[in-house]
Amino acid sequence: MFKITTKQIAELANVSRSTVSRVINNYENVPIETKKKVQKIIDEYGYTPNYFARTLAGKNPNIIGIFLADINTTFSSNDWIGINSPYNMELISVIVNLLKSYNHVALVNIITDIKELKNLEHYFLKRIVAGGIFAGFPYNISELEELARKYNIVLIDQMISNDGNDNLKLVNSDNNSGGYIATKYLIDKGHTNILHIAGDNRLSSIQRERGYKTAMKEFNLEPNIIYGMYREDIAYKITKNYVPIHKPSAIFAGNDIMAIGVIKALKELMFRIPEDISVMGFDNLNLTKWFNLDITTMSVSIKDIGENSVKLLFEEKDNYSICRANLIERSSVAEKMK
Amino acid sequence: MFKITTKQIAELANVSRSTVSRVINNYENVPIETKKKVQKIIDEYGYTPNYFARTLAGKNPNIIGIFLADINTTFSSNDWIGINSPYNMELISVIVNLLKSYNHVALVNIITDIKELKNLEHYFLKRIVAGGIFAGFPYNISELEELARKYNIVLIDQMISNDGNDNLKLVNSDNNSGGYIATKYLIDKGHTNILHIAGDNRLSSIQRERGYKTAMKEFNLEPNIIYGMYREDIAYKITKNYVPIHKPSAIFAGNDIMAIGVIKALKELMFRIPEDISVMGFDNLNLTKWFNLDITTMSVSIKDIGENSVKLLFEEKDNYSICRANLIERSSVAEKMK
DNA sequence: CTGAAAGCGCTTACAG
DNA sequence: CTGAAAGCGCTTACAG
Repeated sequence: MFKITTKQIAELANVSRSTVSRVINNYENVPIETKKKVQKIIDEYGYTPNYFARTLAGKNPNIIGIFLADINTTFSSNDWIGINSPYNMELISVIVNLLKSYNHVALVNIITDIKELKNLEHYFLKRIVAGGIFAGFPYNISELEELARKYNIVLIDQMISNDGNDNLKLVNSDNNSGGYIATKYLIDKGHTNILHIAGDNRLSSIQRERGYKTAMKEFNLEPNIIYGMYREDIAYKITKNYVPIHKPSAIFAGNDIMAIGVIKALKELMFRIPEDISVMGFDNLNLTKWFNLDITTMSVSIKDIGENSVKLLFEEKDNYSICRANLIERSSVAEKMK
Repeated sequence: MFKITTKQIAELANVSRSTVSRVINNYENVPIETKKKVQKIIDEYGYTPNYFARTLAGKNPNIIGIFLADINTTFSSNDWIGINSPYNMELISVIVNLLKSYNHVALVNIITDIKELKNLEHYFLKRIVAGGIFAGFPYNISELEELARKYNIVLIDQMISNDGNDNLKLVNSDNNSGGYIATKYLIDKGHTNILHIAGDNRLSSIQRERGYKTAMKEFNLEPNIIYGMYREDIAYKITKNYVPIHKPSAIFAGNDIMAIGVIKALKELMFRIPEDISVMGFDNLNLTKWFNLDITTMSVSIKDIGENSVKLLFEEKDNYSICRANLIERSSVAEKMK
């Protein structure tokens, strides 16, 4: 393998560089004979076109930017794992692999300060990337929204009202219906006194909470909500304080990490799960199984999110996609005892 | 922000494009006056050079390729998290952030089949990337070694004997001394009957095992090794079967995931940790703390690995770096009772 | 110190 | 169907 250009391929094949280019780009108007002859030389020498030259000459770049926020807006604790969550890695992995089938590669950027957004425009303006996928950003960032309206950008879990007549591309998790399904499931099992330990002011949390409220209201049950900040230790404390007094028969934790704290506390309080009290999580963290914590939970497939993002990037027809959360029935929820 | 080129900057500043280029690239031979004048226009219009043009014209690309293997060589189980481990995300995060300070960005590739390595050369040959970092690959892949000898590539945890006179760039974890330190620590606590649950045939495992053996030998203790395949469930079974019969006073698990299985089994066997039996892990997984598992363990800082990789990529002087594992004292190890 | 010109390796109207 | 030529937006010897 060495450096070889269209010029040399052209000479070897006795055609012009134009024709070589046509073969490379699979244009219609070149006879099968010529095509074969040129392709043979290309294969023989293992020629691949120079990426920078073809992009400069006007071809679309085959790079997609993945922009992940690592901005600690909500927490200040040591529990903040931010960017290092397995979630992000799975997302990258899904996207990168899918991009392969579109002959694209991924440029990964990690944004630690919202101000950096201003310097990102050149990636799109100068066509360094053909498109972008943004994930993990706080809400109501006008710079982000502006960028997304101008270029080929997909926003993941960035709930902007999409009125349909703009070209914003959005991929969202359906946390709302997820919260509803989780709560309804508990109600169907006969539970009426259900505590919801919600997360914080992030939209995912607000929506899960809304789903909970909708379901409770539907069945004329009184909602009880306490905020656990998506933290294991806070959920633990809440459980310790709340449960002995109010005796709920089920707890719906806003995420699995809090469910872990809930379970820890319940065990210390000598409650059996699910016989004495049912626990519902959200997220389907795969690490819970390592600990024999068979938590019934809600799962939004990251694969779905990644796949929908890539599709939206390349396909014109849609510009919005919502990924439903599915109930994962395990053994932390049971029928309420009479 | 709109499309603007050197040509227009040149006109606006009343100089030639050559001079504009000299200012952009911070060349010496341009008087401060001219420099200021040109820079002002550049700032005013928010001009940034076209990346493809400057690379095509001979400038080094400012992209570094990160190539992560997602090749399931050892396992076939559902426990295989492969690429999705938090380890990889932390590595990417460290590298990307460090790259920023060198004005470089990261192109992330995930290799699912070793054959793909053959098609990777064009990244380097065509200078799409200025260098590469490879992690997670199996050993003795000749294609990888060949590539690494030809281009600016850093291999992470890819133990090739580096005889010093070639230009292979290697960053390794010191699993050997890590295994030794862990074992020595147990011995210093008075333990003599120490079981080592090793991983598999990966080098990290072999080296941790070697460190264990060295320490045991040094103190004339008999080594006992069983292979747990780095899996939680297997370590669990081993503990269940082995401990009641052979009554070790300490178990050194080859990684934290196995230590979790060990602890689960010990609890079921009604052993107290660390009063009855001490448990030592390896890796310092941050998730263990969520479960009140205060495992004493060994930690190789991923930050070190990432930082050393980036340094090796950009600096000429060194071509080898080894990252030591540090003892993280927590509460799963105690003095042996007399 | 500075500009005109060549060149990097492609693609694509244009003309035939 | 195919080639000559212009152009993408830079950088860099070269000459002055």
